Amino acid sequence: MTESLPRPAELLCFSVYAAAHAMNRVYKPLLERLGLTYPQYLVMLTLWDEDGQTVGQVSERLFLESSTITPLLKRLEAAGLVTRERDRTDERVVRARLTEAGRALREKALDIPGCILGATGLDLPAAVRLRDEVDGLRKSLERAAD
Amino acid sequence: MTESLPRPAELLCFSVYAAAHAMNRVYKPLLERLGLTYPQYLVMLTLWDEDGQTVGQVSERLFLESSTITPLLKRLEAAGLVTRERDRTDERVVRARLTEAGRALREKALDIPGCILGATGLDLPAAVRLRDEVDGLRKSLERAAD
DNA sequence: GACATTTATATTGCGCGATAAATTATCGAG
DNA sequence: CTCGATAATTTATCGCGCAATATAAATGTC
Repeated sequence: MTESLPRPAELLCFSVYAAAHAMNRVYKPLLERLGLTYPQYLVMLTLWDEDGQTVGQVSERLFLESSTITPLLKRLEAAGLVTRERDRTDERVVRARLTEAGRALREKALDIPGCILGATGLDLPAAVRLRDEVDGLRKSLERAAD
Repeated sequence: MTESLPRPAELLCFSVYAAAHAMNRVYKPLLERLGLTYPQYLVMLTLWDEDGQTVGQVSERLFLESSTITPLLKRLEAAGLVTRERDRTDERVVRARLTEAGRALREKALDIPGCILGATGLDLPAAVRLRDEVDGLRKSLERAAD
């Protein structure tokens, strides 16, 4: 007998994978005006929330390895949006700071969350609820990955 | 006054983005045994479901551009899992067919969906419900992206 | 029927993201 | 001071994803 395997469309993992792409496609034209990619936008949001964070803090907040964040920050540095310098009191640590241009860019980003919410077709409470549910999924997966 | 921007963790888009990564990390060790990446696994699932599909059909099912699928299929061809040949009756079209090794690999993949479901911490009905919800999100986003 | 235009399909060219593994450098405990 | 732990970078890989492009078929035009 032949045991069955699901089609991609039947899988939860695939719906998440496909939704992430769809999200990216909605973001793309919005972020192009800022000269940012989506991961770069996430880094900027992180720094707009709290400037001067270390590489480790940024990677922790975004659930990515520091070896992913370093090149991201370098591109943002090359774009003139952040600077990277070693912490004086602990020379192991590198802190990312917004430049004037980096702070200024914030204004141009203010309307993006509203645009995205509109694109989701959800009202705010529904979006928050779904976010928390997907976040719970991530937490379970992270526990399982260890 | 300073208008506010959310932290990444507050955003639905970020929960989806992070969940996709977490999913990938759970899949990775399982798929390594098959010598596949996650997108390659999706292509194989598609062909296991229906062999001999065209590049266009595969891309449509996975919501990706054909320019993403072509190199994916080439890698699977290089791995000896599929063949690619032009349709005789319509020379624009390329069809992907499983090799014997490609069909055989299916057996080794049978237990993966169960492993993943386990890692989600959800029971089947809950997983299906969440899948449909995330799928609805994707649909809304696709409508908005046009 | 021949030629041009539009439509459908797939491939090429390019850059970014993501990670693992190895390296460098610094800190803190004893 | 030494050694283990911590932090970030470098290295090395490489796959993905798409825009732009090329090719083939279908359709329209005279």
